[in-house]
Amino acid sequence: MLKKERQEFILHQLNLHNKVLCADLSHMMSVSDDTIRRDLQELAQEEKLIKVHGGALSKSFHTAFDRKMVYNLEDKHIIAQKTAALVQSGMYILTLGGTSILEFAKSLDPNLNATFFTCSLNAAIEFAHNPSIEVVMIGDKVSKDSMLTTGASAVQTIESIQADLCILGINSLDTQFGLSENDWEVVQIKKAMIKASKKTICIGISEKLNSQQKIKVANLDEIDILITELDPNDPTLLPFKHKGLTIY
Amino acid sequence: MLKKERQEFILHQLNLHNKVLCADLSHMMSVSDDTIRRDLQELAQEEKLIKVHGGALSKSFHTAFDRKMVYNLEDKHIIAQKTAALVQSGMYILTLGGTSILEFAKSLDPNLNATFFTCSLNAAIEFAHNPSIEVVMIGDKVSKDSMLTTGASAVQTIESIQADLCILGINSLDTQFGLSENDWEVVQIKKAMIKASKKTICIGISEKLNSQQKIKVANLDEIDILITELDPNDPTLLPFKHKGLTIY
DNA sequence: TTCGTATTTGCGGTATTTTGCCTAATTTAA
DNA sequence: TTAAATTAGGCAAAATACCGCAAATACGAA
Repeated sequence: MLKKERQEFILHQLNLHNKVLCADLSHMMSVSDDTIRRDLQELAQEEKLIKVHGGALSKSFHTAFDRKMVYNLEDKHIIAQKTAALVQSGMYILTLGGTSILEFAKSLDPNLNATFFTCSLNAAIEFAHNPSIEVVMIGDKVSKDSMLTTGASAVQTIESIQADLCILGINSLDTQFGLSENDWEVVQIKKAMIKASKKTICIGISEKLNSQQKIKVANLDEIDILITELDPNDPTLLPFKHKGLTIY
Repeated sequence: MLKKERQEFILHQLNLHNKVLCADLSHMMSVSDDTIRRDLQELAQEEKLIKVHGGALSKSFHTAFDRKMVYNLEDKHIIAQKTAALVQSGMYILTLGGTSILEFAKSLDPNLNATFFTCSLNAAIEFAHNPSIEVVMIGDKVSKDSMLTTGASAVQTIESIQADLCILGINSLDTQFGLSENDWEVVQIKKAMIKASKKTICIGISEKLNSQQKIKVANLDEIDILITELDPNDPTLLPFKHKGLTIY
């Protein structure tokens, strides 16, 4: 059997079953594991598949996501970097979705051994791209506006977790009214997450500061750290610093 | 034997077998390897075939990969249509991921009032695009290979549901071994889903029929309906029909 | 036919590719 | 943690490809 034939066969199997194992392929085609491994390596370099320990995965699930236009991508990148620096190995972290969070997920060290619990479908997918991160999706009814799972069951699940960190995207943050949000279901989730974590971090671009929405999620004193794209000494952030928040 | 004759013969062999080996040809026509190699080189320059180390491949064979992808997409569209026709308003449906399922999700009537329970992050997002469908994400640890939530908690959640329908993508289906799969965790989920549903539908392209994988998910008698891109009367499906499956 | 020219073919020697095996290092699972 | 599986890198054998050359062959014109 010619090398190219073998490689075509591998790709075909991959399309059929989404996942192939070295051992299976070598057995099917009566060649050594080494040969298969070299084939997979080549195909991976040509970006025809994704090589993983023991075999390979179809690319379809892992690249099908067209990255949408994100506004303020530069700013969100800065935020992501600052936030990523606070995450340590072994941590249990509660989080939701939002573009800042997704950007943060992409910025994480590929060797970070942390466990992320999330209600956001998109965040779960993004975190799962990191090979060493463990992702737990918190289940419940999917809220279509936000692509979050919300409801009593999700809240209950969150209550059963003792996390080190809770990282929330800011919708609106105000020195007086605190963290607020418009969707009642989402508010319940965020409240539960804050309660279940030792520390709460709010991240978001500074535009979202000093604005209010209908429903309060938390008072300022329930939030420990605030991360924006601004320099920590920027005057915009001074009121929040005075209220006791740590600024990064 | 003339050069032209030889080259005709080579192309003929290529049409018959989709591949030729240098060594075989030189032996068959009693000429040196070099001569054959030069022939193949010429024919490759005329784009009549694809030269590879050790021989050559038919051009149609090589392009078959791209074409197959398109064909498969069409096939999956057919499958999606047939499957969508079986879903009725008010139903509770358990399902997972896979490309056929995603295609099915896109084909659903925007006015369909059904509730989908799923362990697949991608499927949840796809179903959620439909305005009138209610989506429940079943939570647990995210398995990165398949982008599915798997584990005891997910199984437990599924057990607490009484669904009308369970729609599973076929990984491998065989008249003897039944429905099989390679990932142990995913098998547990599928088993639970089948048990929790009144009816089980398996969907997938016919290529996946008559193949086996490592772990059995279900015997054929646990499956009610089989949907492929083929006509229900296609002889390929006859053995399954005889085993009592309803074919669409 | 016969000759001269162009093409084709086979061969020897040398690269290059492919493959399997080996060992050490890494990763995974229990 | 240990034990098993998987991987990486080096190596050697076999097969295949490439190069140049000389002999053989085909072909057209005289």
